[in-house]
Amino acid sequence: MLRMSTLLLRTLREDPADAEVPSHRLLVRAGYVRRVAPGIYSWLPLGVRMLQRVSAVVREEMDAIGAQEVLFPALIPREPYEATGRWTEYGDNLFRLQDRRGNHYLLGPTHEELFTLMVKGEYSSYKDLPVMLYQIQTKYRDEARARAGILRGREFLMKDSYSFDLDDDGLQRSYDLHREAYVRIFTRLGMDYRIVAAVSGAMGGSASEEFLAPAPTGEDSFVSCTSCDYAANTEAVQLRAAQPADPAARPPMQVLDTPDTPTIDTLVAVLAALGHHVPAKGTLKNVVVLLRHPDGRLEPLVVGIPGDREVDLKRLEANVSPAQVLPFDDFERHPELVKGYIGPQGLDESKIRYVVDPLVVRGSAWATGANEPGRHAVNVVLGRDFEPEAAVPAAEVWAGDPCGRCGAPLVIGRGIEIGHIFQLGRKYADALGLDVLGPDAKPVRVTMGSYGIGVSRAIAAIAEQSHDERGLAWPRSVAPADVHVVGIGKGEEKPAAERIAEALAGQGLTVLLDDRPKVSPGVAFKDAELLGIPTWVVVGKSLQDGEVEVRDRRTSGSRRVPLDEVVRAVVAEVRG
RNA sequence: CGGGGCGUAGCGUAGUGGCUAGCGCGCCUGCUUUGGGAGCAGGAGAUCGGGAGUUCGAAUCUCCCCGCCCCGACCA
Repeated sequence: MLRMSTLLLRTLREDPADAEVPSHRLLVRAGYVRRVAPGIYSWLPLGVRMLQRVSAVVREEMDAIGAQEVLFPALIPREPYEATGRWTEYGDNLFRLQDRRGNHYLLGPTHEELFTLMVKGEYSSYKDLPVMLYQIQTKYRDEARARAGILRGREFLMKDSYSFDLDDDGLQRSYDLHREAYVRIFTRLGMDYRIVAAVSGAMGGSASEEFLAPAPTGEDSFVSCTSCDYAANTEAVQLRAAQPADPAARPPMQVLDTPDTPTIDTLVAVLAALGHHVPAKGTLKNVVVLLRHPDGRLEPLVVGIPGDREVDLKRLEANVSPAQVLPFDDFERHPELVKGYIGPQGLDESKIRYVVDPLVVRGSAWATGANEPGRHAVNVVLGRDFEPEAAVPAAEVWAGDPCGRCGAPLVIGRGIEIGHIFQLGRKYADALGLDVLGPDAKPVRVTMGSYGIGVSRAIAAIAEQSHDERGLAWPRSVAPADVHVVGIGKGEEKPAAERIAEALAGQGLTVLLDDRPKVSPGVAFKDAELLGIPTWVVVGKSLQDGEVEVRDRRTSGSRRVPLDEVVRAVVAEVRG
């Protein structure tokens, strides 16, 4: 039983000034967490109970698919991360430190390396596989901008697991097991969530899906189809593109004088005046960005997209990963890039790389820059007048764009990434030499999957989805207590509340009892609503009729129950 | 990295050169009150983010630093 008279809990009447999003505001106000430093939070007793309850659900479901729990240090020497290249690849997001002897360490952002090395160290036979390992552990990422309280912190609690298999079929089985376990976990946590296709990254190239909790405060945007069940992170969306055409069937390319047309709008107007009625979406906009490769090398990249769209930098970056995308403004050092008049034709003769968004298809004709100031070209045809190096999704995605699978309009929503499952393949096994001996006594390179759930973030995501203007309203499976008992009055009410609380605790329920002396009814009610325990029992003036009230936090419904039936009624409700 | 806003008690805030830095919440003591953030009385709690400067006098003006919050990062 949790007694509010002694519980380390102080609720705030007013919103903290630095909190913007609902989960941050309410978790602080209701006394679940306190900020220690940017992106770093302490958890008070009620918050800790929630971490434990969410962790317990995760553990049960991970154990149920045969995964084994281990625990690695958060403080890790540099060498394994050096071996996989992530010491540099992770960039500034890695917390690095040195010991007194000057040796380099990091605080683990994820633990692929150590899991791989553990399997390598302990196992050496195909008979040992498959194996799935997981841990629930504090992770560290030096976020450029920690924000939104618990949603994006620099320290957070995460379940990460890894599967080790002999072949692709085995990996697929491990992946599917995790996917099913995640479905059970998020369902049990009472969350609204979507499974969306994610970007697999440049090198892995295998399957990856994210579990997103729809919420207006989410940082990820995703599309879902209004007709079929396709859903994808915006970064990973495949749109239905136009049919390729025969490049030779187009009218010849023509270069026109188009002075003072630095933007798409001005270009469309000037072309119309010249008799070429090209809509904005028929122009080809060529955006220059700067790629920073993991080895630090910088390289300009030109991306062609339809002129009515903007470049979605996050989407582009996800599709050129592990390179980073930076703004490009060094036109002086690249005279071949004529600012405002860049065209793809002839660009391939310079050493500058050119790619297009998949919306730009073979045989399509475009109005675009002519690579000289004040001039544009029309009927510039892909496959005849220029040849991009690759198609890289980079254009922003719009609501109503056609689904890549069925062509129906897509809708766009925002969500919080609460889980990610990923077929890693052999990247880490290659880097760290993870082999087992096969039945033929020859070494077999192991293939891996990695799977994450943000435990602390899940609590914030649930708060985003489960609150109202009065406070939090937790699902039963994660609430810090099963029932909140309040006694109102100066007669028999409080002793009666105490007895009911004892009886409920005796039935195995976790009871939060408001036994604070001298709290007014208003305070007790406001706090109960703020804290968000799903069921509460009010022992008040109806006690003289031998009844108490049982209330539901979510529906605000209330019913009177005879004193001698309270325990049974509440137990039924909680277990129901 | 760029732009904007901000830093005064545990929380929310007032105070633009002049008396002992004010108020609300919370906290402590006493009395009253007990179905929707109670009332009265008395109290504790602040190096005004830090440093330097200007001034007879600085929370207030100047400079530097630190920190926080929000937005942005490409327009070809």
